[in-house]
Amino acid sequence: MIMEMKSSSAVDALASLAHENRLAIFRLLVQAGKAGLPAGAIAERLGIPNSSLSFHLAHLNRAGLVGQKRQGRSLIYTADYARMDALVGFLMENCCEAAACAPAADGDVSAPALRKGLTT
Amino acid sequence: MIMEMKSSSAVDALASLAHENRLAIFRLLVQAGKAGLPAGAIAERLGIPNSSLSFHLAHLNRAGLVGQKRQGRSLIYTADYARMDALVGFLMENCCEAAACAPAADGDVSAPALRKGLTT
DNA sequence: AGCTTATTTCGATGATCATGGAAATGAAGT
DNA sequence: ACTTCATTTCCATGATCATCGAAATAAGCT
Repeated sequence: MIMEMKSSSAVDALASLAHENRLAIFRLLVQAGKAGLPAGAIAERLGIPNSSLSFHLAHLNRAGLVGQKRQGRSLIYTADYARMDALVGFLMENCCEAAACAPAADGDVSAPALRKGLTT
Repeated sequence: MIMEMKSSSAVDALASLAHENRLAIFRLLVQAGKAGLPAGAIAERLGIPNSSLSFHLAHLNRAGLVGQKRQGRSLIYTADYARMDALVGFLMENCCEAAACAPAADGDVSAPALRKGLTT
């Protein structure tokens, strides 16, 4: 079962993604998979000063979008996919109760397909 | 085909959703379907003063998440599902290139399913 | 034209957020 | 205990954002 989400925690998650650097960090972690990446590697890959990076990682972590685990002297960060799914599910909750919602062209995979994939 | 998205426009979209009132507005419009809702109905349903609502609707509109059309003397707002899909697709782009990304429990529909549904 | 209703713009105020260097903390290893 | 390396906290500054009443705009109706 997918975790329920309160509106305020969805706002926190969205706010944490609504920043150029944090979005880049999150996407990098999504691509890195469950192995994740140490803070230092992220700083180097994205060219962000350590103190700023730490601030942003803490932000994403507080919002629940990234996890943290220690390995040797490094802190490894990972994207939290379940949380991401919960967020998207929350956004699309009760999609189109009134009518069909796909103004999409044929062949497009749009909101209805998305909802099906996530909430069933 | 799903629209490509630049990082900066994804940030705009996320920032526009990262606010309690705007998130409520967007979700209400998602539920309203393609018929949408006039500004006045939104204000009444959510108890937001007109001037504030107008500010938030403009914000969402600038970010491309809601559309606007006139009908009589009312302005009807609608959620843009395609834009939403593009945003989610952008977040999950190249998900887990390094390894499997589902730490999810059996039965959960997680990121990999999401990606499949969106990008193929 | 004049009236009514729906919605937006203006504007000032208070609040929150991002930055990055320098110093502090934490964990290993010798 | 000491050194080293990785990361975080502190702090002051500048910048951006949210609020909502009142006035302005825009559209339709008679």
